[in-house]
Formats: sequence, structure tokens, C-alpha cells
Amino acid sequence: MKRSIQREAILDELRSMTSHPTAEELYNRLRINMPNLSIATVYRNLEQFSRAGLVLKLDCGGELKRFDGNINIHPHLRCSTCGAVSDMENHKLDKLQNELIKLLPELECRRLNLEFCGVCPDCQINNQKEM
Amino acid sequence: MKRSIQREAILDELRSMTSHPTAEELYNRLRINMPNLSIATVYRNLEQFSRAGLVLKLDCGGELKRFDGNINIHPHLRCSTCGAVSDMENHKLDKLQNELIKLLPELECRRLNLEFCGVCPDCQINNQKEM
DNA sequence: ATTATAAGTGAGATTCATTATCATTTGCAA
DNA sequence: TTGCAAATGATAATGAATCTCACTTATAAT
Repeated sequence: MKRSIQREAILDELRSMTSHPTAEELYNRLRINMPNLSIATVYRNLEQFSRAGLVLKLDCGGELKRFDGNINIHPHLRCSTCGAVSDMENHKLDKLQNELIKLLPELECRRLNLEFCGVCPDCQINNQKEM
Repeated sequence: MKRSIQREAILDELRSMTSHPTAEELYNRLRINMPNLSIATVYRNLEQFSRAGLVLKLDCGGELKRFDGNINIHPHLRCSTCGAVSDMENHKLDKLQNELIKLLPELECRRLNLEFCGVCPDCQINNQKEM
């Protein structure tokens, strides 16, 4: 990854903030001192940073919104290969999730999303086929 | 909420699936037996279901993507009022999160998102002002 | 230093999921 | 059965994110 004024400014600005800004919020701040910065540059760099692991993209999988007919709180696996979302079944996980649910009143929260990122069973099988 | 053929078909179809479909996936399935169903109807109903608590919208807050300069796994609070994302500080929560992180290898996952939905401190203060 | 070239940038066009609009239809209560 | 609010279908509008392309810059080789 080459260096550039813009690239460093974007990363510095993001690291100086604790508010989890959107690309556009970052753009508006940076534009004050960099009037002809392009919004495309901000998006491009954030994407690269996030691929390189320098930065975290929240809503990691969220290209499209997905819906679930089961409104109970339950953990999801979002596949980093195909983007599909599936439910997870694991006894230890269920126990930990119940502990988290008990914490909700204390945290003044109504809900929690417990989402894991990994490769879903289908994609694991397909990967093996290709080898 | 009034009844309608479309409304019931949408909810039934979603409840019959475990794959967390997008609005468009649902639309394409339903269209087979309902050729002049409109995609807008699907979106409208999913939105209403989700507001009524009949259905879960994943990526709940995810209108815009948000970025975080801190790449350590840490819990987030997404404010259901203003949409802002902030970090959460709670000792018990940290302990549970560490237990979850220990589970990652067993679950064959690389990352986890622990996201709570509630009203952020700022909005709580603003709400009180209005009363 | 000069040059080559691969990568980065800015401006604007494009894409595409989601929402809004509006005329028409439907469900339901009086 | 009638009135009316709510729902629908078709399509236009919106807007975040990405793509394109001409131009510029960083870095490595000569």
C-alpha cells in the first residue's frame, strides 16, 4: 500500500474519533482542511483499510438487509464467503448468550445481536471440492 | 393491521424459511404464485412486521456503514433513537465477551460482533429534557 | 537525478437497494 | 351497501456505494 497525504489523513482522523463515523462524516471533517478531497477516495481507502485489517467495518456483511421470522434472540453466523446468514447451534454458546440476555436490564438495552463471522458449512464443502 | 392475501403470504413464506432471506429473495419466491406482487409491497410489509415485532430485521441499524479505528473485538451499543454507535463499558460484559472469544476456534469463526440495541446516554438525556 | 510504472486521486456517471408517490383496489366497521 | 382508511401495484425518486477514466504521485530501477 503506497503512502499518500489523503490516505494518512483518513486513517489518522478515524483513529482520533471514538464515534464510529460513517464514510460521509469522515469526508465532511477532512474536507475542512482538504477541500478537494473526493468522497470516492474516502470510500476506497476505508475499504482497503478494512481489508488490510487496519480498520473495522461495522455491519460487516450488511450489503442487503436480511430478515428472520424467528424473533427470539439467537446467534447468527454470517458467511464471509457467500454472505449468507445462518443460525448457530452450540451448547456453550447458548449458555453464554443466556448470561448476556440477563445483563440486558442492567445495560438498559432491549436487544442484542450476536453475530459471528466465518465460513458457512456449505462454503466449506465447496472449498474442499476445489482442492 | 389489516389482513391481505399478500401480507399473509409474505409472513408465511418468511416463517417457512430458515435462510434469513433478503426482501428480493422473498419477492422472487412469492412471485411464482403471485405474479403481480409488487416488490414495494414486500418491503412495506417487512418493515411493518419488523416494527410490530413479528419479524427480525438483521443489521438492524445498518442504514450506513460505520467504521471503527479500534480493531479489537469489543461490544457496541447501537442507539435505536439516533442511530449512533458507541462502545460499551461493563465489567461483566467484558468477562462474557472473553468467554465468547475463547469459543471462536471451536466454532470455526474468525470474528464476532456483539451489538446491543438501546438508547444511548445522549438520547436519554435529551428525552428527559423534553418531559 | 531521471525515468518507468504501478498505484492513487478527483470528478462525475452509474448502480441498485430501498422509499416515496399516486391512482386504484380491498377489508372492515357502521 | 356504503364510507373510508389502509393496502396494493407500477413506477419514479433517492441516496449510499462503486465504477470509470484522465491525470497525478510515490516508489523502485536505471
